[in-house]
Parts: sequence; structure tokens; C-alpha cells
Amino acid sequence: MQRHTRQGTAIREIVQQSERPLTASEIHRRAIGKLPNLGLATTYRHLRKLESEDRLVGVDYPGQPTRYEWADGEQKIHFGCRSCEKLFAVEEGDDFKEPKPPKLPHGYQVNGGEWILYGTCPACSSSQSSVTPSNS
Amino acid sequence: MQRHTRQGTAIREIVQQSERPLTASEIHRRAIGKLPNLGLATTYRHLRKLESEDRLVGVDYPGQPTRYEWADGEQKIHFGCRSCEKLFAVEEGDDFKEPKPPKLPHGYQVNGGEWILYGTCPACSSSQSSVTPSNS
DNA sequence: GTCGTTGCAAAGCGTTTGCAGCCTA
DNA sequence: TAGGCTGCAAACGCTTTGCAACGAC
Repeated sequence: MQRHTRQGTAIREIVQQSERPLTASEIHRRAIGKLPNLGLATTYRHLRKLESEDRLVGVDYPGQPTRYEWADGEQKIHFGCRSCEKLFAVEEGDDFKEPKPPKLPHGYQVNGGEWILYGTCPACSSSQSSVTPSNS
Repeated sequence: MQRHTRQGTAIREIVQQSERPLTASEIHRRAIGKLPNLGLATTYRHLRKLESEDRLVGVDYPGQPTRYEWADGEQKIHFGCRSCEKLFAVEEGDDFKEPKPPKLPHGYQVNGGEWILYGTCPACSSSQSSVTPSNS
């Protein structure tokens, strides 16, 4: 059975309302604003559950902790900024077309994929010098 | 100054000669065949140095340790098998075309990217039932 | 002989798990 | 009231770092 708790609601809302994918500890830090005693383990437990229900997807930026974003059914391309280290989700329609999966050698059955691009985000490329990595 | 050591040579050769991307501990295990006292930390130090020199690239399969492969200048697409958990590098020309980077919203400067596909590899899809994950 | 490199052990970091108490349904 | 959920602390796996000994040049 599935129970409703304030903790689960808070974590879900934070991910749903976030403007970009967040790490578990970023989510935890934001949730603590509402629920000061919330444990980090509880945050992980909810993220794992939501992910297993396909309501959430984890995005891996190499060398950094997993970021989580709400799964709204739309495939996204992710962009990692090498200056401020933030990860952005770029939605289709903004200004690009999604690639089609390539045809692989015989025997490989594809049922998913992820594309991550690296570079400099608008904020960091406008301010020439690199921005000190910060999370929020 | 850069010194020539047996450890560095062994690690470099193992990655160069591998048929697929390997984790640090797989590389270490293979290297121990030649140099029984080789430390895992030394393996990591060499991998990091080779990566910083762009002679090696790290590939991240979500939820698993980083795999390393030799950077032969050719862009590759990676394929992660969800059954045996191995990671394969598929080279262009085998049977697919590489996608072009999409046009992103104004301000995003792209200088790299990675594409990982998930599914079932030939070995696992021929043997219907899933294969117990094993490393070598 | 110099100083980059090594092996070992310990520390660091993100994530998971064990457990007793709590609280939702 | 039953049993899923919580917070805490300990454990875990991968990776990095401190340090004294080693060995390439």
C-alpha cells in the first residue's frame, strides 16, 4: 500500500517545480526549508521510488552526482555547463530537433538512450570569466 | 617531467588493447596479471592523467563506475546492455550514422557531447534469459 | 642525487541499509 | 491497530589523498 506523507509530497513538488535537474542533496536542502527534520535517506528513498515508477528520471553528468528531473513524457536533451557545472534540460521545440536512434550492428536491441552535450551556458558565456560553481 | 614506468605502460596497454571500455577495477585486475603488486590508487592516478591529456575518455553508464576507453579521435556511440551490464563502444561505419549536434537556444555554446543507448546486447538477446552480470 | 612515482592505508563522497519509533489509512 | 514511512547512524562502493619508500633519469 502507498501512504501519503508530507515528506513525499514535499520532495515530489520540489522536483516537479524545479527549473532544472537537481541532485539529491540539492533536493534535500530545498525540502528542509519546509520540513527541517527531513532526512537525506528519506529523500533518496523517495527519489528511488519515483524513479522506479517512471515518474522521475535520473540524469548522469559524468563525474558528478545524479540529477533528477520530472518525467513529463517528453524526451529531453541535457546540457552540462563546464563552467558553473549546472545541468540544463533543453526541451524540444526551443530550437532543435531530436535525433533518431542510429541503426546499430545486428543483435543490438535499443529501448532507450540519453544524449548529453557539454559546453558553456548562457549565463557563463556572457560573463567571460568562469563562474564559481554554486548549487541552490 | 614525465617518467617511464612499468605500471604506466601496463595500464596504457590494457586500455588500448581492450575490446570494450573497462572500469578502473577491471583495468587494475588485468594489470595485476603482469604486476602483482600494482596498487589500485596507481591505476586511478594513471587513468586520471591519461584522461587529462585527452588520450583516454571516461564513459559513464548511470549507476555504475566510470568506464575508460582509448581516445582514438573517433567519436563513438556507447551502448549499455541492461542484462549483462556491459558497456560497448559502437564505431561509426559499422552500420550507423552519427547525429549532428542540435541547434540549441541562444547562448548555449556546445563543444562536446555523449550519446548512450540502452538495451540488450547480441549475446544477451540470443540467450533469452538474462545473463548474470560478470566482469572480466 | 633529485624528484616523479609507487603502494598502502585512511579519508572523502554519494548512496544504501538496519532499526526502533512514528504516523497514515 | 497494522504496517508503511521516518530519522538517525552505520555501512557500502568508488575514488582520492597523505606519506614514506622506491626508482627513473
